[in-house]
Amino acid sequence: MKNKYIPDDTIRRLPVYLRNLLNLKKQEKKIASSKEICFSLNILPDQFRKDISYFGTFGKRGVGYDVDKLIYTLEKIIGIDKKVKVILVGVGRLGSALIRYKGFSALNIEISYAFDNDPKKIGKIIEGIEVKDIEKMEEILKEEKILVGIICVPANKAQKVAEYMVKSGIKGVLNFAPTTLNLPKKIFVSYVDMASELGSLIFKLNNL
Amino acid sequence: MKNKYIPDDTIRRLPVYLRNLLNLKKQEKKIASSKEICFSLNILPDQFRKDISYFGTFGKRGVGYDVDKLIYTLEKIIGIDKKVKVILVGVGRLGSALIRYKGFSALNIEISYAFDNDPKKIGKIIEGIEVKDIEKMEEILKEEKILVGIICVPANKAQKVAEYMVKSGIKGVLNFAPTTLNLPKKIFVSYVDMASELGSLIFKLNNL
DNA sequence: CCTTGTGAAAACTTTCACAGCT
DNA sequence: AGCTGTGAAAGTTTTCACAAGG
Repeated sequence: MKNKYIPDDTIRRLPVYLRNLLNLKKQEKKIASSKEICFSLNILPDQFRKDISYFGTFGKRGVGYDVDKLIYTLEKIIGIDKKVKVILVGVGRLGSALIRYKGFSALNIEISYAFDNDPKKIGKIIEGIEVKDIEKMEEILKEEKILVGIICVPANKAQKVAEYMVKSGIKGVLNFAPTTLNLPKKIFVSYVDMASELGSLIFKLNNL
Repeated sequence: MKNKYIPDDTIRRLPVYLRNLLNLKKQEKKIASSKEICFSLNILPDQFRKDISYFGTFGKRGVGYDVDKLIYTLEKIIGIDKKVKVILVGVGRLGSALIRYKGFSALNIEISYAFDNDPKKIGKIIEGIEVKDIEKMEEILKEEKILVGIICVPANKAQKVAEYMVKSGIKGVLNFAPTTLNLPKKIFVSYVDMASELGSLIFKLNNL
């Protein structure tokens, strides 16, 4: 089950399953079938069972899945069973909004450091985090091992910031800037491309 | 070429190609090959040619593509050759950041109305847009035909807001709330799920 | 000799369907 | 009887490879 090839779409569904399971737990559900886990997610129960089967067998035939156990299992699989610290660069409007975004903490993810190069922003406290000079990144990451960085700078500065992150020890980048990054291929890069998303939606509206 | 089945991933690449072509145009490039169009995008030229071939033939063999013409073609295909107006609901930190987000205007997309139900926010002007009472949505959309809505409210309110949007005439929804929406299937829904994206990235870091 | 456009092959993902356990 | 786990089939997307045109 480990080292087997895992489809990218499977990976992207894991946090979605987890979020729904946390909801089920809040509703005091102890046992849930694949059908219940997928209810309202627009994912077939078969897909969930296939997805989870890449990692082992966690259900009971004829019964379903233990909600608490599956939550723990998914957190463990994703790697968020303990708090995960990340950094953010670019404390503009979007960056500030992300620092305070509750969706991250629900998945045990915390933005621990925020950086900018604008003297007007450096030193400001946002949601309990002091905005630091971007020049200090490498030094800070030498002290504390953090592997993930979020980029919220304008598109024309994103590549340079990304390279500096990699130089500072970052291994995974979530890029909100509307541009493609070119980094060593051992570095994982994900994109949140809000304008393209909206563009695709408009296309579908017009054509499908 | 029309009515042929078009892969979803093709659709999601169209705005990316367009953005790169706009960059090439800014660099005064008149003709570009598929290789140049894909340079630094991490997309193979073959993929671009296949993608664009769903819509017709726009290049010259042995030469390449006329940059201006291809920009116009892509804008036309996506449906953003004229300004597209959209609405946004939920003027919290993320919603406010989106109202001011430059990435949308680069694709000819404009957030024309912003709504909230919080009396403290209603009436505020953000980037030249007055925040309106959400109750006014249906009335406003009766006057002006707008097809796309952006949801930036908390997860537990997203479904209700989405249903109200559909009732008001919205046909496509971009959902930033970390929850799945259940709407009539003629309605197009896209998701920007920032926390899941970060979760998937952390998974890859730990496992691949 | 360069680059496009496109069938065909390869690769990948989802859905099916059913054996197996409770 | 009910639900999981999983090979096999179906469906989809990407990559290949090459004919055709500048």
